[in-house]
Amino acid sequence: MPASPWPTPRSVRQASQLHAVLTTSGKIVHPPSTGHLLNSLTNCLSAPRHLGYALSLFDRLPLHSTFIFDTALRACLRASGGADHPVLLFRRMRRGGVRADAFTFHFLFRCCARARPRLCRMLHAACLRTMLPSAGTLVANPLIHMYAALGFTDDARRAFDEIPVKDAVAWTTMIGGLAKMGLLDEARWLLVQAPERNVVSWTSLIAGYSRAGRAAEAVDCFNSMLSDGVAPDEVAVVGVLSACSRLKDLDLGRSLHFLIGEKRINMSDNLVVALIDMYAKCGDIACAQGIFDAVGRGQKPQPWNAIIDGYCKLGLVDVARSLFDQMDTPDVITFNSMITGYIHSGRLRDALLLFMQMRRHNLRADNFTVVSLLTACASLGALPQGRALLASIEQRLVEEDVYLVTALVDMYMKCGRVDEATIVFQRMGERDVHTWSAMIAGLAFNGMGKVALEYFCQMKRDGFQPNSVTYIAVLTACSHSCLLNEGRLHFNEMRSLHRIHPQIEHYGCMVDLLARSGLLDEAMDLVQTMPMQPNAVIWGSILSACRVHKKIDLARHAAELLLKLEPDEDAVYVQLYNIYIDSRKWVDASRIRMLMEERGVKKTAGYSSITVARQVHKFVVNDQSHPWTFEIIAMMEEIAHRLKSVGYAPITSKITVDVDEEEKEQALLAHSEKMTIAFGLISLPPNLPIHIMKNLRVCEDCHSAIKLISKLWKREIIVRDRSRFHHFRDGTCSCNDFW
DNA sequence: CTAGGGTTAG
Repeated sequence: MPASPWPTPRSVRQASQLHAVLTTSGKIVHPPSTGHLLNSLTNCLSAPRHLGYALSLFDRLPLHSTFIFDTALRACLRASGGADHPVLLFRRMRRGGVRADAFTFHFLFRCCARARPRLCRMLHAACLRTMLPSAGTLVANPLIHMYAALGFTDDARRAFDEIPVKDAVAWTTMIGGLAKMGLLDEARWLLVQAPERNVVSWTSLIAGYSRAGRAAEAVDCFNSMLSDGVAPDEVAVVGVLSACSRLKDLDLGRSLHFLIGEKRINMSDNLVVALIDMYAKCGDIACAQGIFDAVGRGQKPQPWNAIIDGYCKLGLVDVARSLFDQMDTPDVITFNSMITGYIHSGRLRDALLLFMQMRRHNLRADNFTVVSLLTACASLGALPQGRALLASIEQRLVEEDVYLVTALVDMYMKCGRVDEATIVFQRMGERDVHTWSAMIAGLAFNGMGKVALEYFCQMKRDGFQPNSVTYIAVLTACSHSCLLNEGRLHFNEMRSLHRIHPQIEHYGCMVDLLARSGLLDEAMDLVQTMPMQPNAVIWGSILSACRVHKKIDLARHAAELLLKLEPDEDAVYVQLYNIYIDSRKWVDASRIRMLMEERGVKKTAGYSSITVARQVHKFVVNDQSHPWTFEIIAMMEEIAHRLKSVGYAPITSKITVDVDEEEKEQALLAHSEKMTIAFGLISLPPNLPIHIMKNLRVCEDCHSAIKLISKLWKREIIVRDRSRFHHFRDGTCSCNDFW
């Protein structure tokens, strides 16, 4: 090609100016000028939005040589505009009889690294048919990359092995592909075999270990690299910093920070982000703030995001918010971090307000936003709002992914919709260990322990390795459904088969299961042999079981320890008080009362709440403050009447106040959960389940009464209290105990 | 003209 008489544009804007000059001077019809324009425009492309312009220039050219096609393909690659245009270009090339060369396939394979597998294989076949020497690194390296990106590591490996003379990039591409797939041992082995170990190979391995949660090995890798004499660069340091923040190793982080100065590594934005993130996650927020103040307050949102997320993770959302308010151009990540921060601090209203504010910044919610909000809906039991979010998936505003669908399963489960959660789960394409765990946990706390265990079996049959979270779900299933033998089996298997060390949560489930089954001695043996100090959950399980199984001495012991851990927890005093009353130890009981008064512990009032038309209604016992009190009382009378007509006798035996039987019945009827359900019955459409929340445990009488209400009114009723999830339907409850 | 990393979610 002859040297162009025109200047070379360095931006899209300059290219379009040259375009205008060419058009007005009539030179646009001159193919070499247009070719020059297309070529230099291609060098300026970095986002899909100008790809159409480049391709329109291509269409204007009368003659399409191999070089021009290759340039158009290069434009597609630079603009990262997907695989559709490249494939069309390739078809036109073949129809026009234009010969493809090595560059053609080089660009095609790179464009198609995220395309459908069938298409990729067809392109590979087309390449083989051209009789080009396809094992040269110019073609083979992108081919390895494409197969590795698809997850077809065997095909990638075959392409790699067929290269007669491999260059450094071939080795690095192969090692990087294996590392990205999580095949870290293979990647490491290849690195050892490679003629040259460069920074790029080491970095992909470091990042691979870090992503796989093997952060210690990532750091080892970094050290091996240094002792191998390979100088770290900015990218390598970013990788090892992220491993460091996972390890929460502040000393290591500081030494890496020092290394950056020592080796004069360029302080890029990414490095600033990684440093701020590392200091924040390692617990030195002051240092993170220092770096941010020194270099992070530029125009770019990334360093702001890192420090804002750091404050959110510490629970200091208001500090995070004040930084947020100082920003000029927050991006989606800023909003997501702030929204998640609010949600984790229970400030759902603030989260929602920010979500609505996103529109004003012309930002669209993405998967992260939707997942966070789904989690909020799950913890609120806000099914209608959760469904509204689902609509955003159906309208293709966000792409379905594993996180999203798992959050959806979790949301349905926490709202008591086991059937809908199951449908979502069955329909989803990709599952991982979190999805299975969410499903098993959901079935467990909806009282379907047996089904949960069936899912656990299927999970293992499908080849998924359960992790410690999965086992918390499995053991919860056993304890909530009193599956003693299964619980023992899985507790043993998690150690022997999967080499997972039980954490306090696992012991908690086992102690609960044994205690509920009346095996309090065995439960206590477990408590004494476990390698950590028992926490309040464990003593709580023991104490509750003592009431049912009438073990006063053990109850006293458990309560004593529990009160050391949580001296202000009124429920403990009440529990022990009730145990003494049950066994007619009046003196001991009154001592507890005195103790509470001495220590100034007040019994927190029980309350229940329900969300109707996006408004939360809260009731305490005998509540008269609601504007609909009149209707509610009428409905409660109706409930009392209907319960009585089917022979229901209120369970008054647990009431220890010295009043007559009728007063006891009256008191029970005025319990907040019954009032809330009465309000739900009159205010919610009949097809909706009644979903209420309670801050304390549901009492025995309410539990039995609600069972009957669900049958008499043919309504699903879901009650979440502080430790159980009760799903009432047609006279039964998913949770057949209430202590 | 090729290869590696990164703040937000279940």
